[in-house]
Amino acid sequence: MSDSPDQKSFYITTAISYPNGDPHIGHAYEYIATDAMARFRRLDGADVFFLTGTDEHGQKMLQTAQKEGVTPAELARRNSDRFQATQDELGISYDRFIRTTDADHHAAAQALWKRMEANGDIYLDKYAGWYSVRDEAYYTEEETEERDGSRFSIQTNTEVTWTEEESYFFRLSAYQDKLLAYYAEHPDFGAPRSRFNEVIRFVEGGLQDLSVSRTTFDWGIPVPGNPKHVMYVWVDALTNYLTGVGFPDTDSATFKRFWPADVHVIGKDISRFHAIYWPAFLISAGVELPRRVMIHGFLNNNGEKMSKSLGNVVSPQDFVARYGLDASRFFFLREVPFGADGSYNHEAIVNRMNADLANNLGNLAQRSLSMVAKNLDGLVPERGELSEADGALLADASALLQISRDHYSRQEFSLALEATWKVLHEANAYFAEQEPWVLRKTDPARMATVLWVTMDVVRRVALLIQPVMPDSASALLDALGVSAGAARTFAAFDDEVAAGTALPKPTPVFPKFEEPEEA
RNA sequence: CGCGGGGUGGAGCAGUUCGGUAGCUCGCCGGGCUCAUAACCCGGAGGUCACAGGUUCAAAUCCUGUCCCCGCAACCA
Repeated sequence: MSDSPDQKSFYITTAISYPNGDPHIGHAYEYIATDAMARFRRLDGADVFFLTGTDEHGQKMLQTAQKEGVTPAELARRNSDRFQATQDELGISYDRFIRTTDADHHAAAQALWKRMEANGDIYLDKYAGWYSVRDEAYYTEEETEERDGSRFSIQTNTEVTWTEEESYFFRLSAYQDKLLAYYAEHPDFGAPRSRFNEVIRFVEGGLQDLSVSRTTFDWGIPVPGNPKHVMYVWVDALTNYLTGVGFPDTDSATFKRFWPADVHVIGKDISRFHAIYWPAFLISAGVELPRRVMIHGFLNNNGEKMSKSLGNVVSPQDFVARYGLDASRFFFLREVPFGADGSYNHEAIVNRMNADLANNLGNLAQRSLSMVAKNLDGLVPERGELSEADGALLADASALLQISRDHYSRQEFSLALEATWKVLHEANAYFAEQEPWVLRKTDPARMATVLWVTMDVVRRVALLIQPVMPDSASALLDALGVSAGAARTFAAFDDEVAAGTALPKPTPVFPKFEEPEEA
């Protein structure tokens, strides 16, 4: 992790989604957060590589395909396309959308496997347990019970039989100390701290070797040298982060530039895979470890867990159709402290849209810009000498860049936005106190300065919210006469818009949410 | 002794890692302004920070215990 703005490369990833269903709002949440991070670093001058995609192998995909009467490859292609389309609709600025069925990924996964094997960490043995043919799953002794001379899975009530399957194992047990040492040396490797602590405690409790191949189905990447086996889906899936930057060609320009990854953004359900298995695999393979695993929480629908059986799963499309893309993106990043579980409901969303976007920001822009339009011929005002109040407000606005950098480097989106909105509140108070509508008659030059100061605060805020609300920020910058391109990067944060620049007729950028007419 | 999350003014939340004036949004009451998207600004009421002990000059924050709520088959981030 580095807070330095001159760090030139930045590699960030989402988890790759398992496309045996449709994308829902939880997927969208992870995409949006990761996208905001990527956009922020791009605006701050970093060379960003943003990887996302789909994890298409494994038994469940196979089952779903069989149920639907299509081949797994067809299912994967179709559903993966849906995930990619969703990302496009959400404005996700990924650099590559990887699919684990991609040819280069097969090569990368097999290369990683061979490296781990060469290091002596992979061995062939038998995996034994209570297997339910019906569920196609193994259960532990405690998950089964004896009834009428047969054994059943307690959860699914299906008959299980003692089954032994040949399987390759990864010597995870050998990595306990190495992982714990690594965690100790890199206290920011896992975040938030509470979730990282869970991971550490798990490792301290001892690690067992991990079954890393299957012979019961063939929808996966063949194990090198033994095509009877396909790789366990997590070995396959995690490798995508390497594939994305050119592995196994570790001498390639992209690999040298972007690996190790700066941040893996994942959900709390898969922290174990990313914070334990993945670093162990990489140590074994002699590959550097990612710098940070950022674990986000889950979203609840009005406090209720999202589930298909409750019928409260919201699609990203529905969400965006109702509230708009930028407002949706803003809501999740502002409302939910990243890392914690969050909740959304209509009232909270409307509240954010109206209070934060329409009133605090939109109205501030509108009230200043319409005075410029009406009293200054729509030209960016000439700024006079700055008063103490001007300087104080501008200093607070100016400080927002570094504050945002600090928060973004820790994925604290809600805090970055909170700090930004605090300055907007100050700006509104400043505007009321300066009374430019009075100055219009008493001191037009001073009025021009007050309008200039206000506009400059709005400009800085608009620059900073580009990662969260790209379209709205762009509209706002248009209204402020900030030309596209370099003037919209963070390098131009302390530049000033040239006086005399002609501005378009101001129109509200953030309309209030109006309740649809009840029938 | 299964695991985890949580209990902070009317509602929803932040703050708890690294103890030190209890903060934000909405709502409510009063005032101001009229540039603006009936918006913006100022002030106010309202909280023994679940409970009980402990440590400390000082605890929402650290320690111990108790109570209560939520999630933990599958789908699923």
